[in-house]
Amino acid sequence: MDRKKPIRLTRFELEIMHALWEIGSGSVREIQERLPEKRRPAYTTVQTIVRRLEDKDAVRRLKKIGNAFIFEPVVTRKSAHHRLINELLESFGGSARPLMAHLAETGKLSLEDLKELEGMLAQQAGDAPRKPGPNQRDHSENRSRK
Amino acid sequence: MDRKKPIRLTRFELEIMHALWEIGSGSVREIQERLPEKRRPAYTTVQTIVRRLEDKDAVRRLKKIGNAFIFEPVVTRKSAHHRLINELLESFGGSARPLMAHLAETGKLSLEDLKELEGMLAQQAGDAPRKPGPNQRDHSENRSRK
DNA sequence: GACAGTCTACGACAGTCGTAGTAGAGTCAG
DNA sequence: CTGACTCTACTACGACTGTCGTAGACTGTC
Repeated sequence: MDRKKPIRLTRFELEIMHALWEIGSGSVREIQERLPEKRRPAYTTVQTIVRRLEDKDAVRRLKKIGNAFIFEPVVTRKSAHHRLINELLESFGGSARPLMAHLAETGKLSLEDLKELEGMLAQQAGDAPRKPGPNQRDHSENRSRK
Repeated sequence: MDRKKPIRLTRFELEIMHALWEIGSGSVREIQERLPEKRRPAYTTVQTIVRRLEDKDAVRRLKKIGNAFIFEPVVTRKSAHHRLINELLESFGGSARPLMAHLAETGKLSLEDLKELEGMLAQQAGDAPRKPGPNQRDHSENRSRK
């Protein structure tokens, strides 16, 4: 079934997906109208991208209304983000540290954010009785091998 | 002077840069040999990428040894990473939260990491004595704004 | 100085991306 | 039914990417 598809979205495809994730499902027209007014591409451009997204199995036709197709995302926002983040991490050696440091430096990260994260981690440790050894963080890129 | 050049590196170019950052400077041959054995491209492929990096002003010829050029990075690892991260952040609305959440979920982030980050943030707050109200996170305009 | 080996300069090529135009099918108000 | 509109399907195209091959310049060694 459901083969391993390392669906890779380009920047623009991602923008289209964002629009679609936001509205849940919609026609090409609706998608286009959700794009920021500045830099809004021609209708047919959006159409082309949607078609390519279909080819990549990132969206699918849900139904037809009038003579227009209504599309819905197949890929979830979450999984798309995961892929992006993992690629980024790979880019600098799999460690999250430089990334975090950057966020902290540029003020994208507040103390509150950190507190909350800590909460999440603590909870996770509870949920997953996974015997967190003192230096346990290299269980990373296991599966997800394409 | 040094114009605003939003140097954009592709995935593979980035790999070359990583090799170069690691060795500081080196010839095409040396760069190629630093690439992971699996998936190591032909010499001329590396050469082509290096040439393109030159065109983009991401590397430059430092000197010549024998008949080979020695290249060195112009773009720093840090600035390249910053760019990548910023692009990623843009992709999901500029907020670091989803990113953090992902890292926490996938175990890429340890409590220790968080502690350390907190330390950094606290220190920063100290540098900028700005009465941290409960909702204060707009202290972004530190230097390093290009 | 002649050779073998190493590099560089250039060119090529197919695949992907962003961008969009055109032709023709489908739909809806009269 | 018919004309005006809207959509879809298809095609195009130039820039960018990953991948190399070839020709000729350079270098170091007998």
